[in-house]
Amino acid sequence: MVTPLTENDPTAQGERRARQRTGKNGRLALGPLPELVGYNLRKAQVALFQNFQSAVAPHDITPGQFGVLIMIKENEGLSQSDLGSAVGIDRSTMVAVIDRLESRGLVVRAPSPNDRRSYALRLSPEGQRLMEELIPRVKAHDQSMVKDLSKEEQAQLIDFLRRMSKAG
Amino acid sequence: MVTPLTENDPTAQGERRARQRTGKNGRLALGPLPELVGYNLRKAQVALFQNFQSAVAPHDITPGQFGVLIMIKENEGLSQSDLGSAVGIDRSTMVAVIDRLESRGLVVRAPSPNDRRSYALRLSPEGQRLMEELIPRVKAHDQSMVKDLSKEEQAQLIDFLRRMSKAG
DNA sequence: TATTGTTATACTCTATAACTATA
DNA sequence: TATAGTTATAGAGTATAACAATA
Repeated sequence: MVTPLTENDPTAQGERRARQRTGKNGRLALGPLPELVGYNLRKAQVALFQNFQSAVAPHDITPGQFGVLIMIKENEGLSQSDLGSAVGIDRSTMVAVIDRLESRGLVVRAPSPNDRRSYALRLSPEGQRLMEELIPRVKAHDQSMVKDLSKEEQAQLIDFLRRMSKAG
Repeated sequence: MVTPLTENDPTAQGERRARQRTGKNGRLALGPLPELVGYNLRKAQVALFQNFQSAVAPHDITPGQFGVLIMIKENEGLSQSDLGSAVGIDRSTMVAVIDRLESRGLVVRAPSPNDRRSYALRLSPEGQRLMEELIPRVKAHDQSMVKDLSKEEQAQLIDFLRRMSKAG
């Protein structure tokens, strides 16, 4: 990804342009954005996403895929539709998501014992091994994102975020 | 209603899972996800995104487009490349973003006075009118997302998120 | 009739590589 | 040589509508 919002432009041209607009520090004006919770939420998530990628390298797993794998691990035998409802995506979208994980050998589409329309999803042995390696790494990554916050502040942050989700 | 998947699973694991899921609504087990900052961040952002959409309806503007429009408004005459760097997307991606906003009559690609390779972006009169209507709405929407937090907690939340972005 | 997985289709967001005009 | 905008291309993610098999 490209440089984020408040990065300096080190070129002479960039400095000239920036000076014309901001008069001083070579950054673009952001208007009301920095005061918005949504803007800061977005920036934190971009930072988290990038850090996640390097934390789970070289496994090429996204946070979304990790969530899907966790749900399958924790709810072995669930159907694609139920999984989709749980993670908030349509069942038609889930098809390609599982296609990818299955073609990588991480997830198995087993026949459902009581409903011949649906699959019983489960992790393959390789998927299980991967998750055993990934879960501690993801936890460590998550901690590293809030390493500058005290334990109390970390708990507060999660509490605030949960209250936001409810308020939505 | 879906049949509980672990209904006849005799193992301790299965029973634990079933108990976690067998509330009134059949919720699935989430494993370590609820303790992760990243998971709660993601959920808060999904809630915010949906609320944003209804807050700016019927204008069909996304948070990302709003950010681009703010940057153009606050830094009139900037180029597509500088804008891309500012919001963190590649200049090739920015082409279609501006195409859309231009075709909707919100943004103008004016010739740059000192560099014939680049455009000087600015809001059209219609874009200016839209932003005058949108900015108060977006601020109100943003406030509504944290309405259950005290002013002090809101300030703490933004502070925590900023410290996370730096830590990335 | 309703649901599950699927396909067809479409749109957004994202990137890299290569092209052109210009610097 | 380097940069700005563009195009071609690719892939992920998202959705709706319709279909066959099954409930």
